[in-house]
Formats: sequence, C-alpha cells, structure tokens
Amino acid sequence: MRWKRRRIERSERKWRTMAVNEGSTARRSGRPTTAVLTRGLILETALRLLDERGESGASLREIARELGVRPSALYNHIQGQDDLISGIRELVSDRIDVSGFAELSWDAALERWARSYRNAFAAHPPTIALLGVLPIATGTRTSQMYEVVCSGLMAAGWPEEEVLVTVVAVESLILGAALDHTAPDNMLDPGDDPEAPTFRAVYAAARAGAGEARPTDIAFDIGLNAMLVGLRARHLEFVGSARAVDGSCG
Amino acid sequence: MRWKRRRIERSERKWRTMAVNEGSTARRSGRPTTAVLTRGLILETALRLLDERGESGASLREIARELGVRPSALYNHIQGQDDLISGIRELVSDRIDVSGFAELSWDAALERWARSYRNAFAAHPPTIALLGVLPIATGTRTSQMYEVVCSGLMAAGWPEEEVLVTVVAVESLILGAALDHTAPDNMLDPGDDPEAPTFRAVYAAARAGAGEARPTDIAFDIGLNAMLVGLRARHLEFVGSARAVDGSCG
DNA sequence: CTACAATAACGAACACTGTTCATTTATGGG
DNA sequence: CCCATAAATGAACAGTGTTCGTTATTGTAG
Repeated sequence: MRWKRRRIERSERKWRTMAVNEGSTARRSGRPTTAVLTRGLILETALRLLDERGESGASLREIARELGVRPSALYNHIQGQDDLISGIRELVSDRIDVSGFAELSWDAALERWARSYRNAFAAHPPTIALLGVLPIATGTRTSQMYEVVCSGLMAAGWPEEEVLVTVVAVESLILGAALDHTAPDNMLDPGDDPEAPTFRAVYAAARAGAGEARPTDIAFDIGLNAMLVGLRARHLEFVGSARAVDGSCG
Repeated sequence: MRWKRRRIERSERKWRTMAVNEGSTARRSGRPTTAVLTRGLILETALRLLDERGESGASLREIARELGVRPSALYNHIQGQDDLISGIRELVSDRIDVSGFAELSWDAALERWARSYRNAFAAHPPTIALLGVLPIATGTRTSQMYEVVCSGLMAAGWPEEEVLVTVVAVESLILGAALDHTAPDNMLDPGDDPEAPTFRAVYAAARAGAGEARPTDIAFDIGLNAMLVGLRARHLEFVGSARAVDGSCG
C-alpha cells in the first residue's frame, strides 16, 4: 500500500510539471490512470461524426481529436479503417426491425423490414456503399438478421433455393433507394435544358405532385409496392394457387 | 522566322543536356511541342485504371503517372476530382441502351434499359456510389437518356407526375443490384455460424440452385421481373383496364 | 514485495492523397 | 513581331491512414 502511494505521488508531481506547460486537456505520454478509449466509444463517436459532418468528417484524425486523443491511440482498440467500418455497420444494422416476421404475414413482415432497413442506412449515408462491398463477419448481429428473415420466408412456403435471391433482390432495391435518399433533392434537376423538354415537364410534375414529401420517398414506396405485388404473384406459384385464384373470376 | 529558329535551337540544346541526366521519357518544363493531354484521354485512362486496378488505382497521381505526366498538368484539362468523376460517369452512361423505347412496348423497353444500365455500371464498380450522389450536369448525354426514358413512359400513358418517381424506383433497384454485383461472391457466406442454421441452408441452396450463373444475377432477374409485374398492374389503373382484363377469364 | 509482461497512451515519421502556385516553354492571333 | 494564352514542370501545403519507438501504468506470477 505504501509503495503504491509513493508511486502515485511521483506521477502526480510529474503531471503537475507538465500541466504548467500544456493546456488542461493535454495528456503526457504513457498509459493513463483511467482508460480513455473503448472500442464501443470509438465506434459510437465515429457514427455520430458521420451523421453530424458527413463522410469526410469521420476520418481517424477527426475521431481522435473528438476524443481528445492522438490518432495512433485508436490502433490499440481497432485494427484499422476496415475494422472501424465493419463496427459502424454493425451499429447501424442493429436498428433494422425484423420483429414483423414473428407477428405478420411474410409480405407484411418483408415490407416492415425493408422500410426500417432503408431508414437505418439512409440516416447514415456514407455507410451504404461500404455495406454493399464488405463481407459480413460470421456470428455477428447482421448474420442474425439474415437468419430471421430467411426463416420467415421459409416458414411462409418459399422454396429453399429461392429464399436468398429473393432477399437479395429486395435488398438491392433498399440499398439503391438509400443511396438515392442520400443525393441532393435537385440531383436530377434538368435545369432549362432545351433538348430535354419531357424530362423537364416530368421533373416539375413530380416535385409538384410530391407536395411536402420528398420524391425519393415516394419513389421507394412505389418501387417497394411494385416489387411486393410481383413477389406475391410469384409466391402463389409455389404455395399452390388454388385458394387464391378461386373467386377472382366468379 | 529567324527568331523562331534561333529559339528552337536554344531549346534543343537545353533538351539534349536534360536528356543526358534523365531517362528518355522525361520532359523538361514548359509547353510541349505536341500536346500530351486531352480531357477525353484523361477520362478514358481514368476509367481504364478504375477497371484494371479498382477504386484506389485511379488516383490523380496514378492517372498522371500512366500518362507520363505530372499530377498538376491534369488541372489544365479538368477542374478537379469531382469534374473527373462526372466525366467518367458520362463515359459509362453512354453505354446504356435506350433503343427499346423506339421499338418495343414500354415495359419491354424498360427491361432492356434496366439490364443495360446495370451492366454498364456493374462493369465499373467504383462509379456506382459516386453516381448516386453527384448532380448531373444539364445538357449532358445523361440528361438525354432521361429524356428518352421519360418520353417513352409518357407515350405509354403513364401520368405525368408518376413518371419520374417510377423511373427513380427502377433506378434504385438497378444501382442496388450493380452494387451487389460488385461484392465478392462469398459476401453473404454465413460460414458455420451455429446460430444461423436456416441462413446457412438457404445460402447453400442458392449456390447450388444457381449452377453456372452467379446468384447476384439471378437476384436481379427476380427483382426486376417482380417490379415489372407490379408496374404493369399499376399501369392498368391509369390506362384503363378494360382491354387488358378482357379475355383473361374467358 | 517485487520483478516483469501486457496494456494504452504519446509523438515522430512514412507514404500516400488532392490541390495550388510560380515558373518555363511553345503556340497562335492581332 | 510581339504578346496573351495555353500547357507542361516542380515545389509546396494540408490532409489522409498507418507504423514504430517511447513512456507510463496496470495486473500478475514468483
């Protein structure tokens, strides 16, 4: 006990000496008494900066500055940039709602899942492109999400070899829509291009028809509904169409 | 004339002096006799490097090196990186096939357009994410593409305020699918995750069921077909369903 | 109680990136 | 014939991710 105190006293003396030279937030070299960083803290900070400042605002140096730490300190808790991105993706994936598969019909569940999926990533634009490319680690919550979705479709009678491609198809629409949601509202603005009169008229009509809502949201609605109509029709081919067709042409 | 010649002779002497010190491909300062760069040449080189070496291989410095030029020389022909990306997008957009709208029914034309659209960008992965975010310049060939597609849908009887959102909906699927096409084949591989048995079974079945084809291609087929089914149904609501329904229940 | 390994921070350096600017040289129009 | 303009170089700047050596603290085994 006494020895420990003595060591601490020595440290405090040194620290006081540094504190004179540096600002109050500066930290001298060596392991700090109480840990400053955590993998979780780094990931949450990264995601927050991503939201607040956009893609460029979440560099390792920015994250380090926000945490009051030198960039190299981050490497004690994360492998590197790829690892950081994977972690962020897990954070975002956590917000995807798969509860519908336990309560609703397969198509209603798929719709709820798709909407929350899109919203989760639309809220964090820079992660979209990254998500599509990096392999998902096994044993993660992302893996668990796919498990629930696939189980739901299987239980509803979809054939085994058809389930995954169907999920991927819907996922493509979701990610594309999330990407579109990221874009500025005037991305497709044809301006006064004289060689694109129809495009111009159609663009104006879309903006007017949308009213309060953003066109990109309406587009996702239309796309998702259209795809669900098509999938329901396809589902009938597998599950037996007898009951569904009966009565349609009474 | 004499003045000119004398200047040239001086230049040549200097050049010979340089040539001793440097390799044969080195170029001294000052405007070269025959221009080395062109905006078009830069864009094509960039796209080629993008394909050959992936996203990271097409930095300004890499492009400059490939062209035997210093990075700063590029700025005489392009505004900067954003301008470079816009130019590349135009190059890729050029390969999208809109010929169907002059020959086929609206849905068949939309399908042809969608397939070539996806293929064009799937061939150049890194441009996908960029495309979704940057505004398109007016008066470009991209703008012209939208003109043709929108005109086609208008002519088929789609209501004016519905055309653009419908196009955007299909485009979302296309870009999402192109993004998915980029990902490695084993991206969704659940490995031997014991907590995801259905996911594993479904993954194995999808790979087996696909045979030669890539699952990502099948997923796009399913998604596009499903969406077209839904859009045809929606189209009937606008164009009047009398003729189409007649005979379906004879 | 004390050595000692592991941990977690700093700080300097490296190899990149996009971009700007002054300089040098060549071309083409008044 | 001259001079503005164009097109290249080369040096510099601020930024990036990453690695490495150093330093100080902690936990643990002898």
